[in-house]
Amino acid sequence: MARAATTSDVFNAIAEPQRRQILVLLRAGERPVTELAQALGMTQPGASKHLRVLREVGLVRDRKAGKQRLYALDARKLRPVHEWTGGFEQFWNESFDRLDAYVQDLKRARQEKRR
Amino acid sequence: MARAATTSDVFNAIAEPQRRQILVLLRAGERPVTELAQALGMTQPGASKHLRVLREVGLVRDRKAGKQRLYALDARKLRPVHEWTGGFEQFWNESFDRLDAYVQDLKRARQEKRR
DNA sequence: TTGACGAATGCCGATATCGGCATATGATGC
DNA sequence: GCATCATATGCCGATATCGGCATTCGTCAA
Repeated sequence: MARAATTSDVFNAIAEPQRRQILVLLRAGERPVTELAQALGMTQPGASKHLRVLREVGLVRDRKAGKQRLYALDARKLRPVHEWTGGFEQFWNESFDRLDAYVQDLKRARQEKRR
Repeated sequence: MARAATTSDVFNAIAEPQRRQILVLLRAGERPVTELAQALGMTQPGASKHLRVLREVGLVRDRKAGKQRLYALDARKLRPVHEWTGGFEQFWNESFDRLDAYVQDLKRARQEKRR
């Protein structure tokens, strides 16, 4: 098996720097493909492909507007990522991290002896 | 060019479900490789490889302890991810999202006319 | 219908990924 | 030294990725 498919996995979808850039741009509102491509210095097919990935994981929506197709941000799927990383917030302070690890090690050593 | 290297990129490092699991396990404190491998139902070489990636991006530290090598969480590099996703917090409420897009579209239409 | 424009798709090449297996490296104790 | 346990590394195969290019599809206007 190789790497998990980027589709249907938000973590993978935002692993690509260009795709993150697209999401950032879309915070300012709907944008057509060409405008995104130009803003990020990439080709139109390139932008379309990244947008497809983002659409398939539900991070963007698209709607037809005449000849154009406007892409809009749908950030709800970003929330789980925010919450997952938030679960590590208490470990960001390194000294606390070290302390916690130390405490846990004591606990484990005690359990080991008990068996 | 192919996908950006997972090394030196935290977003890519946590794109792998098994690596995320490892980080979760390490919240409880230091663990040797074998214990992680067993807990996640993967082979020892498999665990070692994932740990290498996590070490190279700075998400875990290791220290020798006799025959064992204990891996510990270093969650500081997770903070940028948390903050990046947090930048989309105001868009999680979908109705607000739609409203904002609408407002931005009006702005753009006005600017377009002005040129 | 034809032409022009915007966007999506298909194919390709180079490369990276992940898992599995065997093997090497490292540290400990006898 | 030698055996043993813990871990790392190397090689492989199957597959997915990303960028580029050409092409197709879709919509609008004359």
